[in-house]
Amino acid sequence: MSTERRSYRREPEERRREALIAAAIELMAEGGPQAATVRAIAERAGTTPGLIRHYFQSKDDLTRAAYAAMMNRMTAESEQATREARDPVEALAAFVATSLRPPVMDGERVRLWAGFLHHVRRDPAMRDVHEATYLGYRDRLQAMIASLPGNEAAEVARPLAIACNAVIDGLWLEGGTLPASFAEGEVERIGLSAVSAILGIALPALPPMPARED
Amino acid sequence: MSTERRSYRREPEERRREALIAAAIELMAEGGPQAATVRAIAERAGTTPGLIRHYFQSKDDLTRAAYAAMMNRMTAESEQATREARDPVEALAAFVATSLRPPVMDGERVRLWAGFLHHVRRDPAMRDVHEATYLGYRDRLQAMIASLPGNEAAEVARPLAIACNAVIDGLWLEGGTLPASFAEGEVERIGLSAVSAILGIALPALPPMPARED
DNA sequence: ACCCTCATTGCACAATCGTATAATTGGCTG
DNA sequence: CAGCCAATTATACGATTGTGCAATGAGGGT
Repeated sequence: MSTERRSYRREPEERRREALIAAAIELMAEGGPQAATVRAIAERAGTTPGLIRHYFQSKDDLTRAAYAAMMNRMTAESEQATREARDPVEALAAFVATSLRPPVMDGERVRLWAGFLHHVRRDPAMRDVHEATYLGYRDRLQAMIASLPGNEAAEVARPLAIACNAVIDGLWLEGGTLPASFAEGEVERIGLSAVSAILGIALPALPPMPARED
Repeated sequence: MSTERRSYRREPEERRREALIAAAIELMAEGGPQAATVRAIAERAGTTPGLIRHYFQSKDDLTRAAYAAMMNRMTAESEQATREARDPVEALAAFVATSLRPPVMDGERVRLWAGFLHHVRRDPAMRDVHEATYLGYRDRLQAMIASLPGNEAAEVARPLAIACNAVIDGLWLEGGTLPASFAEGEVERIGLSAVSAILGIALPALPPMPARED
């Protein structure tokens, strides 16, 4: 007579936490902060709302964890891009190119990042993650630039790194939110030539690239 | 015995609409989309929630109007910046400089803009406003660039305009969200030199600038 | 000076939010 | 195989959300 309880599997804590975090990120990317409700997150993760409070002290706590996970993933992806390169110029080109093509340059990612902005402002822990991630990006960019002849001094490398980072971020933003306004590979090409102009060096053309016939 | 009704003034329709739109923008800038509830908006505008539905068919309708108002204001501000300039190089410098200092470069503005991103995705009308505004910015930038010697062809001016626009947007984003990471006037200086490098021309130093002692 | 109209208020409503907590049941332990 | 503990479900609760609608009074037209 009474509705029967749904069956379930016990999962290790880490796996559950990751599943809930992944669900929260997905929903936030698709529909913004308002779409990432505890019920929607639980359903997406294949569980029930109550479980969220078992693994996270509050929804804000889950939001914090989701933000940190997103930032860590983005950092890891861009690090991997430069890992295969041998000389700094090649690393620079790979860094720029991978930042300006999918899956990094993507509308859902831009909106996901944007959706966190107001949380970041309020939560000190999230603000620290934000600042550390941005400065981490910039410092790695600055290190690559400083290894080029004539740019050794920090007073020279710093503004160049800020400028190059801005080019990447700006193109990432526009290419992600308005993909129809650019031709295939155009954003990436413009990014490479802009960085070349700012640094006064020649950058090798895009290393790999999925094919596409015209 | 019963609580007495609050007194009120009748206002012309346009003034009421503007007041409600301004209140919605303020709240959205301060606390994100979740802070801009109908009750909070009404209170900020000095009225009551019911009145919102008298001037706007729904809250989404008010959100649409607020987005259009914000974009129009930003467009108008940047247009005014280039109006005083005589030659195109000076106009370009003014365009870059005003975009990278207050009140345009401001954390609340960046967060306000970011807060609209998910609404823009869903609402076709807002998407059109977004695209038209971005392309408007870019086209005016491209027109200024095309008036420089050697950049007359659109195939040359277009990628340069996209790159310069990206520099401005990226610096606007970073300078707005992490103001403590930059020295006074640094963002503006970097923007001008980056655009100079991309276009291969010399840009005049920042026209005016509020003083500040070290 | 009165009246009529509509801008404005006040309130009620269903839906949905995050949260708290009791009831169950999966799965390791002895 | 029995039993216990904690991972998980289910349900309830108060607060808040956008919205619908009737009552009201401000202020211009006559």
